[in-house]
Amino acid sequence: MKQTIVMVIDDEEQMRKMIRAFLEKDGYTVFEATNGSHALSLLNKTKPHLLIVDVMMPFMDGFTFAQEAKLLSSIPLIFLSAKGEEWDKIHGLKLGGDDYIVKPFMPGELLARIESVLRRAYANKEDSNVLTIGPLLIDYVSHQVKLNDSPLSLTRKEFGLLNILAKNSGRVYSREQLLHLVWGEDHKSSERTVDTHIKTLRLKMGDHGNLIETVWGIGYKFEV
Amino acid sequence: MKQTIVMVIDDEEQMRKMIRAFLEKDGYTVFEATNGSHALSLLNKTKPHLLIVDVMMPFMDGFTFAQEAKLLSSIPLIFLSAKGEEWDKIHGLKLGGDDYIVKPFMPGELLARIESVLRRAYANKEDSNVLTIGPLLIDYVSHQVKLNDSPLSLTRKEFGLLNILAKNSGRVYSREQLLHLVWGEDHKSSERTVDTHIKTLRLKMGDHGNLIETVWGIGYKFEV
DNA sequence: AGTAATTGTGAGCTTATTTTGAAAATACAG
DNA sequence: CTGTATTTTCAAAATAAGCTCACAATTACT
Repeated sequence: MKQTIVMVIDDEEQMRKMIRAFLEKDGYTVFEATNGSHALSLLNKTKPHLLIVDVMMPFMDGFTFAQEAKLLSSIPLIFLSAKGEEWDKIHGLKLGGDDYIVKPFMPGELLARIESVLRRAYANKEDSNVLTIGPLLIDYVSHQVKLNDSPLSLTRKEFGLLNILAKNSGRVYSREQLLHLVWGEDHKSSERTVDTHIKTLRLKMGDHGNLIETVWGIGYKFEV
Repeated sequence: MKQTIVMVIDDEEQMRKMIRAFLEKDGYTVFEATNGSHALSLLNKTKPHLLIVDVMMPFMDGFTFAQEAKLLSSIPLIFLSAKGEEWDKIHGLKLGGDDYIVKPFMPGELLARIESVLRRAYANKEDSNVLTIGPLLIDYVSHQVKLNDSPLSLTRKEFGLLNILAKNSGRVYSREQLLHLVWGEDHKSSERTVDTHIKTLRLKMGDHGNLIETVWGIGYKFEV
């Protein structure tokens, strides 16, 4: 996830600020709302990926807000409450809350639950097994490589080689290192073999073959 | 969901019995396992919709089990633990647990969390009795497969193989993984066996046999 | 138990990939 | 510019992986 947007809805300023601090330290973008109706009106503008809602709020309580919000969107939602009573937990989860945190909580718990909820909610949309770098896209799950959306058909060694180089783009690897990493500890192949695979890789990458650069006297590197 | 199956994995008999009692009263079907490896071997046979796993167990702890289980399936999982420490929570949620309950808990909380997790996990899936992908239709209830509306008569292993591949279309599986998933943990068959079944599958699928692709050096995948 | 259907195996065959070595091309240093 | 070191290229040879098939073993059905 590039830039995850979280909306915090709580009437207590101190709590909002605290959560904002935790989240921003971890790279999230945070919007605040002081009450439910304010939050509802912001939904469309800010398009958050996650809502964190205090249960106890004046005017519109967290549960009512959750009901409304679920009608408008399918944004995942975490309840926040000082009341640890069981009834609230059940009520919250049944209304479509995706998780429930009892105040006071530790920063780590908040972050872990946020991650967990986001992972679940965006599980199918998010390609967590994909590496994109420049025009290149490497999908480990389907074992496919795409260059500007057109698929490249690579053999195993080619795939491994490109993978190492692209994953650590900018870093130079000697042929020996590449043999070690792609072929294995006990490789017995000559360094010429690497050259040949680099050649076919460049060939298959066509115009973009120059993404793999030769570092004279040292080895190869991937550079965007 | 017709009949929801829950597998409870805990070494303490008392805890298992208690959870079983709660759940059965609410209409769930419950299987028990006393340890992680036992549970893993039961997964294929019992096909639970949800796993409830104690973190502290002899031989294979809950986290290790969760890791293994997530490789084999996407069954949602709730951790159960007496240890309320933050580290455990984070660890559990990061390993793909869908929720976390601290013992002792109240029956109502357990049920609410179970419902919540199940609702999330099976929210987007349709009736979940039928899988359609490309020209293929797999009906789990009648154990029937149709290709462009004309029925395919598949044997059990063929069905299992096609099912895994189609359900996770795009994903490459090694022969070993397929043996593991379709034949079971304790398979003793050679990898050639997979080849043979793939062959007959392709044969039966006629023109669409190429839906199952060979990924050279890796295994097979289903690709539309 | 007897029969049919399904599943498993291994060996030969086919095909794709990998390796190699030597010649040609290129880069660098002085 | 020249000589040397390094890289690139190529096609043939070696290797590895996949496919097929006939038949053996197992399982399911009556």
